[in-house]
Amino acid sequence: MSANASLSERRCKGRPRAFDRTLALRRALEVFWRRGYAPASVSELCKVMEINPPSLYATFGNKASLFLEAMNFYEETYWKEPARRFMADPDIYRAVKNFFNESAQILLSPETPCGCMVVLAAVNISEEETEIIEAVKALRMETKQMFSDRLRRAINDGQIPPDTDVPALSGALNTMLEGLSIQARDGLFQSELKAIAAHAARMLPSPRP
Amino acid sequence: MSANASLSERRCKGRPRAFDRTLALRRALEVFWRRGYAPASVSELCKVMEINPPSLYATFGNKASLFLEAMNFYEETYWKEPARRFMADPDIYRAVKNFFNESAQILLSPETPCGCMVVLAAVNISEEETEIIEAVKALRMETKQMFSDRLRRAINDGQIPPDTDVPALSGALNTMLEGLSIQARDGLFQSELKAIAAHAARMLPSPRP
DNA sequence: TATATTTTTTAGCATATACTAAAAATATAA
DNA sequence: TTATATTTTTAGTATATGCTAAAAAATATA
Repeated sequence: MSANASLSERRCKGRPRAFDRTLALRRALEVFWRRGYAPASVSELCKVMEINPPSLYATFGNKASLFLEAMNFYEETYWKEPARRFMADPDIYRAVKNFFNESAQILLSPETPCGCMVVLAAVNISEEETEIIEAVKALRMETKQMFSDRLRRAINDGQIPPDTDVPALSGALNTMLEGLSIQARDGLFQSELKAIAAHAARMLPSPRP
Repeated sequence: MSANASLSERRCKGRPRAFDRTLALRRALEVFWRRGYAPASVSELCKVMEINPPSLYATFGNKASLFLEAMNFYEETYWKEPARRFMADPDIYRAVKNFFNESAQILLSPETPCGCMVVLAAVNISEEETEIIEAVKALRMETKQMFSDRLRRAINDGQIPPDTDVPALSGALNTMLEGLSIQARDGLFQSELKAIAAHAARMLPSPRP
């Protein structure tokens, strides 16, 4: 139809794909984000992606692999940069404060005001979907590890006491971050969510004199 | 069969119920708690309750009303007393510390180590189930209100500054509490969960001199 | 033009789900 | 004993879900 070939996909033999793969993935992402994995039916996904089931399965494998690809897309698009800034900021207090403020913004972004996909989309999923369960859990653990790494550096930099309980504190920051997703789902305003998120930094040890 | 008549239900005409209503409700509660509302199929519920679908529907109405009744049972059984103690403790710091410690214990109780039913069971539910969505949300709001009420009393008692941002702080405590459910689902040990939960009290303003 | 290759469209399949009609079973009341 | 009321058992129904076979359509290459 139109010249929508992605750069990395050379035109080849056979009937050309009639839809933009990346755009379709982005639309699938929105459905999974808003509704969660299980309630996002293949039928609804197809409607939103404007393709038929056989195209979905030929292009993305199945519902589960489509979800996994959408989730990676989500991470890259929304969280990569905030996480990079968090690790780059030399001041731990400012880093935490800014990261949680940005997080509140993402969780209640106007297009998709529905919390974090990694936290919420695979809750109450069938126990058989082990691949998805493991994948979202791994991403959550990555975030916790990020907090942990950053706190250890803060200890090395003399910004927080060396006897800080890093596993507990990084776990607590992670708990706040994940809890914010539920608040977002419960319909808080972004101003309220930011005021709450600001309290995360209060769990850090008080600055050394 | 056996004398299992609940005290409040007088024996009447007709074939007597062959199962204990309260026991069946408790078993349904466990299924909803562990698996969530949607993945808990009527078929599985019936198996665990040891009854057939018609008995379930005659006794509890339908899946949704069974869930609502189970959730109220859950609240009464697990959270009523901790909440009462939280409100009764005259010291806000100790109240928060104890409440979050008890919460960690409930969320990872040996029988059902799967977070809070009110927080998790109705995530990713079909949007048509408005009654359930509203009910779980209302219960979450009640907890937040409890935090709010207790903090205002702490202000009146001169335990925390009068300019404390009560909505934000109660929201932050609520966020920690709800976030703990996700940690519980991710398989933390109770010792880890308690160490994390202890950080909630750090968000309170420092005690007045 | 003819052939090979890939995608799209159409029309479904098998399974699981929430729920129920109908009849058999078991109690009380007359 | 007979009639009435309630529950249980059996055997389903209608619908939605994830997924797919088969044929038609659209491109590149020989």
